[in-house]
Amino acid sequence: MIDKLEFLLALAREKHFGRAAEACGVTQPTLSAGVKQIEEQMGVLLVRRGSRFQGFTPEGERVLDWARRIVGDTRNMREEINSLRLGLSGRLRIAAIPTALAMVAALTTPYRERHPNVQFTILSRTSVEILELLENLEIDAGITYVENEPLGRVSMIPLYHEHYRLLTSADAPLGNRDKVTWAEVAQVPLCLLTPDMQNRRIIDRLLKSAGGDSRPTLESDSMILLYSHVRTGRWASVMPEKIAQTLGLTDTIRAIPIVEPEAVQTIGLVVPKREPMTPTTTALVEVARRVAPTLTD
Amino acid sequence: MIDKLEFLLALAREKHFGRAAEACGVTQPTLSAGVKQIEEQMGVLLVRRGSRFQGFTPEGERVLDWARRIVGDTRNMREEINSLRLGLSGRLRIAAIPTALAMVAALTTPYRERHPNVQFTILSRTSVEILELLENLEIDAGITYVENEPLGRVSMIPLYHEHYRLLTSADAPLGNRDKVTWAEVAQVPLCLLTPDMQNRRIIDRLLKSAGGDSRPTLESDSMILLYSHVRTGRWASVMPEKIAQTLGLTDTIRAIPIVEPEAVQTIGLVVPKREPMTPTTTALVEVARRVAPTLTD
DNA sequence: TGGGTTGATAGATAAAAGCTATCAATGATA
DNA sequence: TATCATTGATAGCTTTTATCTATCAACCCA
Repeated sequence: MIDKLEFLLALAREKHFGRAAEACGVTQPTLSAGVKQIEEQMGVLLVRRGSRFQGFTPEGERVLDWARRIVGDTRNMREEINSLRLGLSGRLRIAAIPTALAMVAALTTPYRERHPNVQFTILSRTSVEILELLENLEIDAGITYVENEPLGRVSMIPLYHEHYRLLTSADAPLGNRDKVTWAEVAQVPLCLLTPDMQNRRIIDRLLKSAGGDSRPTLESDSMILLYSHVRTGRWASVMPEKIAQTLGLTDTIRAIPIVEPEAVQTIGLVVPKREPMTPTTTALVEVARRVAPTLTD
Repeated sequence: MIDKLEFLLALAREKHFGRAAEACGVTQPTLSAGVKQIEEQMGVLLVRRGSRFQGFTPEGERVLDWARRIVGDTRNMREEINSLRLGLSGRLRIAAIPTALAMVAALTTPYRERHPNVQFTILSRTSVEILELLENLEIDAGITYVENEPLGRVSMIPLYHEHYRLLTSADAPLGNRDKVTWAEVAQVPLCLLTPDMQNRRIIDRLLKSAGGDSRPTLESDSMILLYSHVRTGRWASVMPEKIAQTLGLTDTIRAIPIVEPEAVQTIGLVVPKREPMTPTTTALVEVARRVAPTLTD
């Protein structure tokens, strides 16, 4: 029964019988039969079909909601019992927005000191994707903007604030300044994240409200790529302070505070709101609460 | 998998492999194999055995806790989907303390007007048993004293207050009074509920604090039996006002308020604290909230 | 020590779940 | 409009799992 519910979850993720089957490690007919069996047990069609997957019926959506809960609880049970036997172990799956990637180590390092047998998988995702992954039980926790409304299904632990800096060569225009305004930044050709990233949308908004418009010369979904361009001395970017520090500032590359307005975004840990949480997630929340005061400025 | 978890729940209820198997509608070897299979999947012994059932290991207790949640959610899912198809239907299982039995009709009657396809099973149980039945998913709701600490796992909706009355023949001693004290009641031979009932323990406490002691001439777990004795005119009893009214007062039988102190107990509806509740339970809570103001005095 | 109780084990059988191969329906493309 | 690719359903077969009956070993109590 629980396996069949997992079929349903995979189908919701993949929106495709064949790929969902592959994700579950079974063949397509097996998955089809499993879905049909749940439908028979419930006495209602759950999936709208028509020679291809067309989404779920209203009843299907409700079943999906329950399935997420039931499957999630089953996994949590397994993990809790394993932890009782072996101490904290297993794999903690975390997704973070790119600008927060550098801060993840502030959580994983103290975590690992306490619980050396836990392994990590850390993904770089957009804030929207992170919430989806949490919903679909594909990650245990996310690190993202806490202003993204909590949806009621997740708990948020604030971690630190993003302060924006103009990253630029010292001998470029503005390169010798102690601080710059958003209006000034809007005049410079920039390397920024792609528009699907919330960070980019925040910066766009700030540039626009300062009277400029956002036409970055270069877009990427990788902070490394942006930074490597800045390092050439020929490009500039806008980045949160922390990640700029982590990537390292040289004599020639400066991170200049941007004011008017002094924009701040809060970044936090996001975990599914479900009691009880898995032991590994509980431990992560503990670490987050412990280190958060040391990160805030 | 879920079936196996049901085996475990049955075993926790029955504390006996054979009876648990019977309750699940399978043979004893099947249940034994099912339990063993979960133990293998978890990699831990869950049941302490030794030629007979000896309880659960600590890991077993944790698995039981999860199993209750998972099995409960699965049933709730089924019921919710059924309700979407057929409107509100199914069976609502309620257990009430004996002194509240007469008040159940105040819930079931308006409920049935709105949702005529829901059937009821109503059990008379002690307050302790009601909480156990709720834990074990054997009832959907209870009606009991709300002072019984909520345990965090249940929600309580206050319904009405129990006021105590001396039920006695008009020509018996005290029979002509407008009110009596607990100290006076303590002098009269009484028919009371058995000591496993909280109502009895409450009355015992009141009698004792008034300086009397509680040596009822007759004990029973049935309010009908108590009342039928009072009706003979030769016995007296202490009952909540509402049930006395329901059983009917004749010219010869009076219900006399008992004062010093004027004791009041709050009775309420108790449902599992789990979101979302089943549609039938949700409807019951709605009815309870609606009728409660009309019951309170 | 013997009878009754309890849960485990063995062996047989029935039920299910899964796979491969194939088909029908749909949609896109030339 | 004819052709081809995609997608999910279906059929038939095999393997695996679940369950039953019958029996056994351990234990308890008298």
